[in-house]
Amino acid sequence: MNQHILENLSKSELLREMKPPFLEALAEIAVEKTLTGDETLFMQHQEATGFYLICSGAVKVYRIGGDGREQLIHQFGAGEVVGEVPVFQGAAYPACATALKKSKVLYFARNRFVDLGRKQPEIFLNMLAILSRRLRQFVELIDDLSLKDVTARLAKYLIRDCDSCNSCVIELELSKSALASRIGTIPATLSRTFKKLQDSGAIKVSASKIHILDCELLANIASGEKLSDS
Amino acid sequence: MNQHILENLSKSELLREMKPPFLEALAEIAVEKTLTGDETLFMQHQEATGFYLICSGAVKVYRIGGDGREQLIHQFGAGEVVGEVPVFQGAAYPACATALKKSKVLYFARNRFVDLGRKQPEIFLNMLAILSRRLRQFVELIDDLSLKDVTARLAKYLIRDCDSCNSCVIELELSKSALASRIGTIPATLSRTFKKLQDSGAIKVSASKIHILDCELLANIASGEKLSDS
DNA sequence: TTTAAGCTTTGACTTAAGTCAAAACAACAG
DNA sequence: CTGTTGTTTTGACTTAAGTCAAAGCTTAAA
Repeated sequence: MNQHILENLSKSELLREMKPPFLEALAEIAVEKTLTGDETLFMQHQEATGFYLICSGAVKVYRIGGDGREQLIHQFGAGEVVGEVPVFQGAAYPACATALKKSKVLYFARNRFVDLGRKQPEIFLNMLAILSRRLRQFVELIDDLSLKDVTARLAKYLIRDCDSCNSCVIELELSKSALASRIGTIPATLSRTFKKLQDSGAIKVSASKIHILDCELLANIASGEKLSDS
Repeated sequence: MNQHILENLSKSELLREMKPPFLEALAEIAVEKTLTGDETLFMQHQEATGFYLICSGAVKVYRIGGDGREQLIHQFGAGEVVGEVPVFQGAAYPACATALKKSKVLYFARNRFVDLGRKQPEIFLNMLAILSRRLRQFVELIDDLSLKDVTARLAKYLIRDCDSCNSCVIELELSKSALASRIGTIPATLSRTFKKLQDSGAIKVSASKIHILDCELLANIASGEKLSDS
């Protein structure tokens, strides 16, 4: 019955990482809504009664200034969550949100969400785990963006979960363009960087499978060692 | 009685944002520990039984590879939290943590923390709010670092708290070199960027006083508008 | 099979911003 | 005032990485 909702949940970058039983519990309280273009999800100053996961379409979040002009803050697309901060905080929405085109969203009512957490605090715990892990990654990425070059960042990404496994194979779970933006660059550059790493002998790329040939070398590159062009 | 612990809690970048009653509840379950240099907080693969807030001192987090060599992941200092991700997740610590010098920490046992959340789910909710807000900010910063140039980042920094105040004066509270690293660049570049903004007519720089001459222009620059060299 | 719609890769070009080193400008102690 | 030390600014040079556009590859649909 909520198979369909479950599917949409697992498209969300954040929620997909939840343990399956909790994901199902969340699916139970989600309500699917279809928005026409220009339909408003919430207005600023209004009490935050629930948050939204965008399944398809796009939503703009904006503030209306004292002078009446609307200042765009951000646009959100499929898989992104909108309005959760004020909901968690029990505050008013700090901005407005309006669909930019026909969109499908899942609505999570604050009271149902809170009830769920009351019954199963592990759900909140699971979400805390996801958010804090993500936060960690971001702090690290911010450091790396200003201190390290693309080559080092890619090497670091590849080495992440492969501890000193010589010649293991990594199956990329992100598309190359998604990976590019994940490590803060663009597809074109990523492609060249893969080739650079391959030329250095550290890895071998076959489509979405990356063979780690020299883990130690890769680790050195990840920590900033420059590679000479031979 | 736990006044002292409370004080330490509010030194934490993250926890200080919690609502006071929840902060007190957290203080109740915290245990203060003093670590000698070289004392180990936890080892990798060990079940995660609790997390730590560092009050003073420093802690290194590192992994021991198959070959026995220790690979430093990160160093943490006062106000930072260590080990919370595996605790929230109910998993094993993915790395080891050892004090680098005499340090004071607050220890939060997993079971006491979970019990607390069971009794008062609002605490978890409050933490969720903090984490997701922080996540938002970081996403923004990451975007800015990869999409915006130094000029836009500086403009954004200057405009930060001055909403539509025409011709106001900002007194820089950071030294120029500190400001440079804050916005992810180096002093030399910052200096040239200040001049660029000044030439555009948006600001006027006199030592550490920045006069905002054209707030709207500055806002446009902050949101990415390129300025022509005249 | 052909067509179309997405990704990914390549090539040629541009540029923002980093490096390094020297000069200018403080600020302050002797 | 003069020398010392630290920060900020300039100049000349280099380079990593972005832009734009075209060409290859996949995958799935017609």
